[in-house]
Amino acid sequence: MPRDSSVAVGNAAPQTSRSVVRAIEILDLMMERQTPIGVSDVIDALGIPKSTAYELIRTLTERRYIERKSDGRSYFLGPKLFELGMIYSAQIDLLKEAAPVVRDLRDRTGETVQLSILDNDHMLVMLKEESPHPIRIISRVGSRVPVNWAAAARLLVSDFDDTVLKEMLSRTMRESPTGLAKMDVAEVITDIRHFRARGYASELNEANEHAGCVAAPVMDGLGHCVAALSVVAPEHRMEKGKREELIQAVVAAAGDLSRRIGAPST
Amino acid sequence: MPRDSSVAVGNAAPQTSRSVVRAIEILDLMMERQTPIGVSDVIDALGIPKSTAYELIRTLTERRYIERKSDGRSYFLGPKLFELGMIYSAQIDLLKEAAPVVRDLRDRTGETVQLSILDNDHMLVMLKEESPHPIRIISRVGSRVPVNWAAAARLLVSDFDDTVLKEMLSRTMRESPTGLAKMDVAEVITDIRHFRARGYASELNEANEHAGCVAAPVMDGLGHCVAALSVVAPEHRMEKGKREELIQAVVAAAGDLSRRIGAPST
DNA sequence: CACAGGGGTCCGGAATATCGGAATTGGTCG
DNA sequence: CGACCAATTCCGATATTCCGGACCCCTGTG
Repeated sequence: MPRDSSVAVGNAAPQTSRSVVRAIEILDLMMERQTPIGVSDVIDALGIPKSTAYELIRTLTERRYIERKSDGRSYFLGPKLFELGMIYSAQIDLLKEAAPVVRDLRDRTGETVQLSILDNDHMLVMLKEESPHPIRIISRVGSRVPVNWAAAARLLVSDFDDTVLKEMLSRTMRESPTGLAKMDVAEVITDIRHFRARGYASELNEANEHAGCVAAPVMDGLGHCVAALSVVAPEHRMEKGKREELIQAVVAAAGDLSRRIGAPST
Repeated sequence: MPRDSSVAVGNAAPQTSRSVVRAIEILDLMMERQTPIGVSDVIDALGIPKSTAYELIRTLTERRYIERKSDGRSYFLGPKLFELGMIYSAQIDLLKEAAPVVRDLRDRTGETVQLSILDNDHMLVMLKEESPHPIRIISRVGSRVPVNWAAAARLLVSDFDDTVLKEMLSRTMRESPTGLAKMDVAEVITDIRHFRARGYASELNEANEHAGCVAAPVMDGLGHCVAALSVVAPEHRMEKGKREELIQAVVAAAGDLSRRIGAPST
């Protein structure tokens, strides 16, 4: 195939290195499965020829991007990825400022606190401090969730205009595990505008049953929302007065963080 | 080149996917530089032809393994690596058990505590809880240090026999930033045997000036050292009685952790 | 306004990574 | 021990990716 010959059908791959894509697909597969996989899994999940699969896996193994598990016949993500991931996160200077703020807010509220950023068209959880209470945690650091699953995510996308949002949402919205997340584009957009205008976002029983969340936007110097702080708590600790307290606390903490990263201190 | 033709010079690459290796080298380069780099940096650091470099970078960018920074002309490690890294670490079930132990030991001692594992032939820091005191931290989570830089690392390699150690050490030992780390293979091996027999490792002023470290091994059911807990503190908080306290605390915590992951509770 | 320089894309020929299948190894079970 | 199945490596032909260089575009500058 001479690059993008003749008929030029609408395929969206102008020039992309095949084996790199396949290597990445192998990592993606491991990410989905969340458990070690064998070479033959790779072969028939991705349709790569046997010998090629072995070659790719060898290359990745040599560089420690994947590692052979002790059973000798399965592979999983390797330590090099952990190293790289940590360097990525260290590079985000927002995180340096945010770490103490997140801890502090956790201590102040006694609830689980998360800091998330926008990664392309999903929300990515970057930091978390857990509540001392024995409650369920909604998500893991490093997890990536669709916009319609989280209140904080609504804030993160609030800088986009309706056209972009419509396209993005219709492409990325998914049913939440509990089936309670909103699935209507217009409705979600209403949320987004409302939350942004109000200065905080909240949600109850949508992402997880019997749990709620309040979130506030972290703004940079230009007024863009670069991150969101959220507090997650079980239903019974989100009632009346308690809820107001939490809202006030996240908003204050997010404002504090915004100022630290250069927002005007209005 | 027909694979490993003719003369068979001693190069150790039997069959390896070129573009994947190059993609990895790009990530490695970013890891070294620790700062966003431009395409031309890549081109002349790695000697890749221009068009190929662009192709690789595009592929990596599309998959979010790297991201274009806001200046539009430089790239750095992307969020996908963070996701993958977090999945890697979540998969290590040792870490699930270790997290509370590390926190607890930090609270009990008031000093910075780290949990490290062996990654091939280096020590990899997997968890850290910082001391509330305003002291310098030696290393970052995700950092990878040679065996001769850390007391904990000596424990991690203590299962290998002398032959293996000699080879590994002579290959991986490096001068520490402060120039105080031991650089003699035999001496380091003596440390390794000594520390293992004694049940804990310690070091003062070697890795960092005016700071010391005590570490204890975490063992699995077969008596192999699978991880090491270490406490890092400034010199003046490592004297006499205080030091004994710390040793007792790490040893106890490491023993606790060992039992949790299935070591006999002797 | 013309020019230089750097970032980025496009293209055809040529080197080479890929593919299918055969060969080899390794482990399991009767 | 020998037969069987799966996992893994080896190999030569060939389809593909890669290379070098021409080209484009933007910006700054003499």
